[in-house]
Amino acid sequence: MELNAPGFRPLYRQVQELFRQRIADGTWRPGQALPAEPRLAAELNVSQGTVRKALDELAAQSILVRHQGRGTFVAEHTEETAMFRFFRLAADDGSRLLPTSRVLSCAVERAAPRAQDRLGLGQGDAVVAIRRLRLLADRPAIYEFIAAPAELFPGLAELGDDLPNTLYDLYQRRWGVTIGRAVERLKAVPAPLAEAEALGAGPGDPLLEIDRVAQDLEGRAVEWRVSHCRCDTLHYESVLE
Amino acid sequence: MELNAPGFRPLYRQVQELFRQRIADGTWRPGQALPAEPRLAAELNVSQGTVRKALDELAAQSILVRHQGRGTFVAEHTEETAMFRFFRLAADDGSRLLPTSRVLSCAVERAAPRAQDRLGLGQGDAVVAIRRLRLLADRPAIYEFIAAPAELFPGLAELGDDLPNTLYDLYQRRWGVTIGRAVERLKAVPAPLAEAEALGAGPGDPLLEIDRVAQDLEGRAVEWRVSHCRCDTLHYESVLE
DNA sequence: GAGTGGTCTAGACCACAAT
DNA sequence: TTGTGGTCTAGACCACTCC
Repeated sequence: MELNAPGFRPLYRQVQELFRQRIADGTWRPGQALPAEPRLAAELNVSQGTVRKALDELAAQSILVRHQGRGTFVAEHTEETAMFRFFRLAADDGSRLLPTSRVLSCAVERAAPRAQDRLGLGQGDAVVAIRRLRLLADRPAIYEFIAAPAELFPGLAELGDDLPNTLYDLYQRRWGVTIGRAVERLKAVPAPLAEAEALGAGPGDPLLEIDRVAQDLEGRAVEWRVSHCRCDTLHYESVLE
Repeated sequence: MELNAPGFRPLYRQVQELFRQRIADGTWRPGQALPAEPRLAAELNVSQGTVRKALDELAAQSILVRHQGRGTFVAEHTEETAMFRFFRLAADDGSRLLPTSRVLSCAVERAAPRAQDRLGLGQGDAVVAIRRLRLLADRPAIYEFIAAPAELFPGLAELGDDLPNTLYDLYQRRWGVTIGRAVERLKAVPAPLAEAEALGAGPGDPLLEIDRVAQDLEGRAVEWRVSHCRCDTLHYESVLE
């Protein structure tokens, strides 16, 4: 690995890119500890400060987690972290409850045009399509439709009722797909029939529609999810800084 | 200033806090250049690296802007920066148009209970209350209600029809109040009568409600804003990372 | 006690902007 | 040419964790 080649990019960025690859290709797995800074520096023939800058930036992006005295680890999804990072719905009193799930359907389908668009798929490609109802404090709150490329997640459709409550940690553990970023588009829409019935709302009642595309660490779209939420006692929280 | 007192906080955090104060109290004004790193380091008897770390973090928070070869500047709100940071509505085709505004009313009022709550005001406190309609591509898209403590913005209510399109840069230039953070709560709601009429929607039609509290650099709530948006061709974009 | 990341320093050289 | 921030290095000491 020639890191000292005339630098068209800063050295610490090249180091960062290398680390990113090692995580993406599974050399360093989620939860695993990285070699210590001095070892990495010696291996790559750069100073410890350069390694440190690369690691610090990856930690800021939640790709790594650093613990003083223990080491640097590849970040691992858990229900809690996924909840904090990717679930922005909260009760109006401010509390953040983890929703429970009831699976309505789970099967392999041909990707609809909109799914093809969101996931960058072709005409004949298949997706695992999941529909489920999510309850907050035992009340139906969210109707969720999920589509993910079947090729990426073999065996996902067969889980059926055994689908766990949170999927991102499953994607990571079972298929090595780590969600690193998600882009959401929100709208207020009249409740479609199926959603209204499942949620116990009237047809046409306002629902919050959340259209999310989730990307892996390399920026590839790996899941499309559309949620319809009752907003009686719920809201979506967004912090702008 | 005793920075070398036995460090209960890291040195660079103390330096950062000092810089933050200098911006908050107007020693360093928006748009103005800071002294160069070596000068700051000499003044505070710390190394340039420590100053650098403090400045880098402030730049990451958009409180400072750094330009190689030119210097470090206190960040200044403009229509463009405010648009990018604090306006998350976009057309469904992805374009980001700056909305125009038509002021409906602008006056000093006694703060309603909800406004008191959001802004941390007392019973008798007054707010400047602004209602305006915002157009995107010449179509009514957003009905906006704004409440800000009258004490903080003397003369704001008198602007009336002369209110500029974007307010955050005005707050900064005229009253030295810099918005550094905003927390938004989104809901889907049925259109209230006034909003429906102004927006050309039916009463009860779904609207996206955005309830925003904006804070200054020290975290004080300085503006409360409730927007109701038509979502036919619009959506709210949120990026989770 | 040994090993980890966190902080702080000092100094060199580079890229860029202004003059 | 001068001054700015950006990068890179080398080494010291501290705080924390684990054995």
